[in-house]
Amino acid sequence: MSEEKSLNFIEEIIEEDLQSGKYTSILTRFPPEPNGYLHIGHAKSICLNFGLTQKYKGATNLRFDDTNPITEETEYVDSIKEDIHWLGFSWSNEYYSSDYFDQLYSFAVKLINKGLAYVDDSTSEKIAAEKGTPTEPGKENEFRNRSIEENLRLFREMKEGKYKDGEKVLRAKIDMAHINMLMRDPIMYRIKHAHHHRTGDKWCIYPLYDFAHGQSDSIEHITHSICTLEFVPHRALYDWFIDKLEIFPSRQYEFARLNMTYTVMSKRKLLTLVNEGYVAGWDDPRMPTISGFRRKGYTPSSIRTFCEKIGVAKRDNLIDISLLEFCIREELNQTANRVMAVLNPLKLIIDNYDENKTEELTTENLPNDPENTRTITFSKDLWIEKEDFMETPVKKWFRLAPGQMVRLKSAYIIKCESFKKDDNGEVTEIHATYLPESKSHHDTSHLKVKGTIHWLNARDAATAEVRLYERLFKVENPAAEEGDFKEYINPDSLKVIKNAFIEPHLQHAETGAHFQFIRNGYFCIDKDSTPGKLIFNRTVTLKEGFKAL
RNA sequence: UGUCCCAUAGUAUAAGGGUAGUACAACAGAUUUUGAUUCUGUAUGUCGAGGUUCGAAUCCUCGUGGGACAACCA
Repeated sequence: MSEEKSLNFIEEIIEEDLQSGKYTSILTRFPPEPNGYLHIGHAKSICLNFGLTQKYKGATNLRFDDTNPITEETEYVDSIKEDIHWLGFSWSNEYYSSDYFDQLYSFAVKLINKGLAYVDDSTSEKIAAEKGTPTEPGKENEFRNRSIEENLRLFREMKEGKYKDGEKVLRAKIDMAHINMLMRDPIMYRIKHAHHHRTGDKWCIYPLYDFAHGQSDSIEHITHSICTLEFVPHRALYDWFIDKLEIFPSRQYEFARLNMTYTVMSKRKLLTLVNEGYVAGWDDPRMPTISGFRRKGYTPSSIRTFCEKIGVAKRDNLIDISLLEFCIREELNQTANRVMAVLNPLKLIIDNYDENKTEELTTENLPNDPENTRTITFSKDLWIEKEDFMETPVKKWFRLAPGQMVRLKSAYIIKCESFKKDDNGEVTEIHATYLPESKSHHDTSHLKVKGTIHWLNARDAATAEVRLYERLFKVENPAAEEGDFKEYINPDSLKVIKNAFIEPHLQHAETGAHFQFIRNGYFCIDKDSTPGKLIFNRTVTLKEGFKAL
């Protein structure tokens, strides 16, 4: 309690409600529509809704907003539940808006009886035309003043399947001239002869969002119904239905959704990326989906930390993806075992090392824990990274170059004596000599070298496929660019290295395990791995402090 | 053109009438058997104009800028 942490505006509202005695505990809900996979923006909402009821006394329901049978599927329901659990949250109740279809139907009848709803036979085009524009009022039509009895009969017949899709709708009778277009007799029910993933063929009329969401909140006695800014204009309607129905007064509060640089967040666009094959699926590590980040190697806590750091407010935002990257690096730096992997191999031969000798060396798994070690092997034939040799070094080059010395991590200091090139001028082989007295932990050479590079014993290194991911888009904010967002997709967002070299013991590591490939970044084992073929995904690069070019 | 929402370093987010702070990013230096980590430091900000006040990022007015709203989507 000593540390005063500032509250976001929703926490302030909740503390007021608790202090005033309006509520003694709070109830929130996370209300996804099961028509796609959850993304990092949903993670923000999940952390907010569940975080609030962890912080204050309360509970959070998971409610699937499944009022549109056309787009919703069970596959999505399952993935959503998995993602929420993975993030580390548990819901008190699992509900579906479709659980309330009977009750919603009787709510509608109640409004008809109060003279506050009517059946409209108009086409959708006519209804749209009569709605007016933001600056011009709408027009009332001939169906608006049907008798209560007729409305009751017609609505019942709609439910009974007497009419075809689009033939009739049920509308709230509010005010066709209202300044808020959503209040111009909004549609409550439409006819859809479609199979619903939960209610099957029981219904052929389905409520729209505005006549389902607030009512569902109210039925569950949600105290704080938190949603994103685009629903601000809906709040008037939300309150109107609650008022006229005389039901529990849930209240809606709106915050700004998350946007992140170099990606898109709209479900429609993410679906396009999946359907048109720009990525391999919803859980492709390039996707900003929760399952994508999971597969890429992000941890639940890193995502929660991120959501904590970005804050909650009402202004539109575009969060720098480097903040997310910071969160995962910060965690993995503490927890991921260091190993050596050579992604772009170059042969290194130690000319003065015994041809028949294989030496065992000790190296640490975590830099801050010198006791925690493993054994690696060293021989005359090694692999190093192509990038660690430069024939004509640039200024401040600390790595290998003709005549230059470096330390091989946890092994010896070596000096580059010569190198070979092929016909294309590609360097193919480096020859070096080592200093026996410079062995790590037993160094009596008193030599100081600027650079340390990683390496692998070519005689026992294993191979693996390594997938390097870059940002999915070339521009910071694809959604704000002109034209089709697909034009801004980064064509080099995935680079596959088929035959990288890794330490042999990694072959026994488990799917999902996290490692730092020293000087290369953080990697995890992809689920596509098979016993004979390991696949690593790059979670994130290391922070790059030196740019050679 | 109407209504609503919003405006603080590059990006986010605090300060709720009394010292403009924090994080990420950037840059510089130190340390380093990862050019990582760690440490130290630097630069950059209250959209504008009026008003209220001893005092305004904060309250008021008017501008300006950005966003949302005319789906039988959510």
